[in-house]
Amino acid sequence: MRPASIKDVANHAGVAVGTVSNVLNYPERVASKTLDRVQASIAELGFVRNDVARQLRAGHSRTIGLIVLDIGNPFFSSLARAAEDTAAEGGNAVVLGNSGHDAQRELHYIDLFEEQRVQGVLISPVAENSKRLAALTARGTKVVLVDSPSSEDEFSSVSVDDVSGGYMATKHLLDIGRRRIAFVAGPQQFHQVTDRLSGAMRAVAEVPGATLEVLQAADLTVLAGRGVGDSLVERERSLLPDGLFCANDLLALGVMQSLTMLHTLRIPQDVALVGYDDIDFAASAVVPLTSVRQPTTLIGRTAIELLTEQLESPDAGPRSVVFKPELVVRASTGS
Amino acid sequence: MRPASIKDVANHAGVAVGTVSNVLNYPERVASKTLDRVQASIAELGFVRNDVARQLRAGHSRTIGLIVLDIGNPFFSSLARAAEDTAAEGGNAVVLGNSGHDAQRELHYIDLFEEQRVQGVLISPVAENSKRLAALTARGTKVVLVDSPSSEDEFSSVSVDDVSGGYMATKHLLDIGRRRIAFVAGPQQFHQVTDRLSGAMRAVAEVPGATLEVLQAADLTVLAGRGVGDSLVERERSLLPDGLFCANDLLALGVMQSLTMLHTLRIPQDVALVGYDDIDFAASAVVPLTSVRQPTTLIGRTAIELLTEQLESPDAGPRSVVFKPELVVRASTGS
DNA sequence: CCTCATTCTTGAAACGATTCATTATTACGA
DNA sequence: TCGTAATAATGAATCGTTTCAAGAATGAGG
Repeated sequence: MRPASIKDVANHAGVAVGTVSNVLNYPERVASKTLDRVQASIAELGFVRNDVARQLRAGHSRTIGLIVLDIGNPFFSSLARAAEDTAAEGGNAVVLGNSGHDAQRELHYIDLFEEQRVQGVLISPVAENSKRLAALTARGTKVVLVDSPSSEDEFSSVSVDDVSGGYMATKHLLDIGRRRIAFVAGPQQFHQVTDRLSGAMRAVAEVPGATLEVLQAADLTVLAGRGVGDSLVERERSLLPDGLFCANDLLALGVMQSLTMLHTLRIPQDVALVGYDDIDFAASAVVPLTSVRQPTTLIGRTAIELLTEQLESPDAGPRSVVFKPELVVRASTGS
Repeated sequence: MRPASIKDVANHAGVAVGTVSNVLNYPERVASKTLDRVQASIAELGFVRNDVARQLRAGHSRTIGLIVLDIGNPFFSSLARAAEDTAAEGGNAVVLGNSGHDAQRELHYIDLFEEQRVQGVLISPVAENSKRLAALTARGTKVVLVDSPSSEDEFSSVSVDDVSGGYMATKHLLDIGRRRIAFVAGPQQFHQVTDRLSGAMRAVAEVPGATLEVLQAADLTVLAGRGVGDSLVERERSLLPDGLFCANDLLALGVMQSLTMLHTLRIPQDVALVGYDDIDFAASAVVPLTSVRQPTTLIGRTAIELLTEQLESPDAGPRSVVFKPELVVRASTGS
């Protein structure tokens, strides 16, 4: 059966549709006797306001789109939760899209969100696709880049200084005496990967005699990390790095899984290990993992706030917030 | 600037609105010359179809609501991803709501989704709130319970046999010779907790001399698990359980974190540990965790399929799918 | 009982798309 | 050239709200 409309309620209560609308939106304008009667009708008919029609009339929705690279990564699920909580405070809902690092799917979600006329889009972009995003903003949908700086300050953005994070992680390895450093990289098109790498390079350059090797992982996942670990175990001992910095915690946990499973290399004695993100599970790993912590909750909250800011004062230019990461030392670097 | 509407396109191309609509929906009905002209106008004006208006006319949306208990829990994020992927195959989008085990927030999302006229709602309910959900279905919004059986077969549901999972986990502890079993429970109102407990009780009852103690955790999180672990460490040795079954992996990892941090109790020698869910991180824990695996991807996919089923044949009754869990043995029970 | 001010209520217009009965155009054979 | 059939294009009606100018009802004061 078709759900009850405002018209049905009006008929049932013997008033005009405008009155029912007032009951819903401006109850103080309605005489209390009428109010009661209309509310009784609403209850009796089980009327639920059709938000689609409301949105059409209002010209905008109460939803915000969020596109993340990998919702299975605790970094993003934590971020998503924070964004959702913050949005809920303002009466908005968050629609989640998972691009899975796939530019095609990312585009698909951007299209979808634009058709749905979301208030704005928070996006952790696969690769900077400014043209599509610029078109979005040009048509009135606000955009905030998350975990990704805006190259030309074209959009508002919330990010963490990955270069400095990479520097901190590598400096720490050097500080505890490691000299043969290896960086476990994910695909090079991820700026998170290249930024962290360039931080690592800077740290290594400061210490004479230190070397940096780059190991390529196919992906930023536990599984890909295990692959890298397996290949390390097969190496001749003298060719092994003694300090390993992984582009994220999932990779680090994978590497750790592989090294400890085969019991040939000890962490941190043979290889010291540093991850990135400090996900909850880093602390309870086989060997508790030293990691670079990112303020996920703060990132999510700030992203929504920047969006709200843009909605409230559309003329203000884009604003970028950059957080500093923080090194958390644990047993994997021999605390 | 107001985004271009179908009317603007029609004016620009010198055709009627109906023709533009045909270009969008039935291009084969339009003469190729007109088609080109309209498409050129669409491109030039940057027209993007307003899905809100389309939905209003169509009477239904292309979105599905998903309400989970805790998106930070990998069990749910994995489930969400599977649901999203499956929905995308059918051209639908998933809107995510995180209730955080809060009945109030759950209700809020149900209301929101009903107002948005989602096609259906997948929900992992905080506590069975059948009345509200029944009202939903009565008004045409389909409901599928996820990770929760429907008590009266009132709704379609996808669940995993938690009683049998609890039995398997506990039986395994008994099989390796443990007799003083403890179950680390979360809040008792979660049926997942009570079902797993009753499975544990059944297993213990089968073995003469075995005992079962219930330890209460405040929450199903790593942090709460750590609290339980801390209190265990303080106990007199003779009063300690030798087999610990935790209501989920997060709790188990928390307990593990606490026990191994203080180095007073060894896993599995002093205490064997079993978790539940087999999240990705269970395998890479301090001591790789024995756990009961749930087929998250399958659950998510099936939930969407059950929903689709209901949408396509509205008269068919609700259908319930129950999956069997699977024990994955690792070092925490001394493989 | 009338007037005027105040408080409520009304109902048509608008939001932007889709639908479909109607009308216009084209193509073709006679 | 005309008639007919097939193909295209039209535009009003519709979906369920909100808005707002205008009208109706009420109440106070004289």
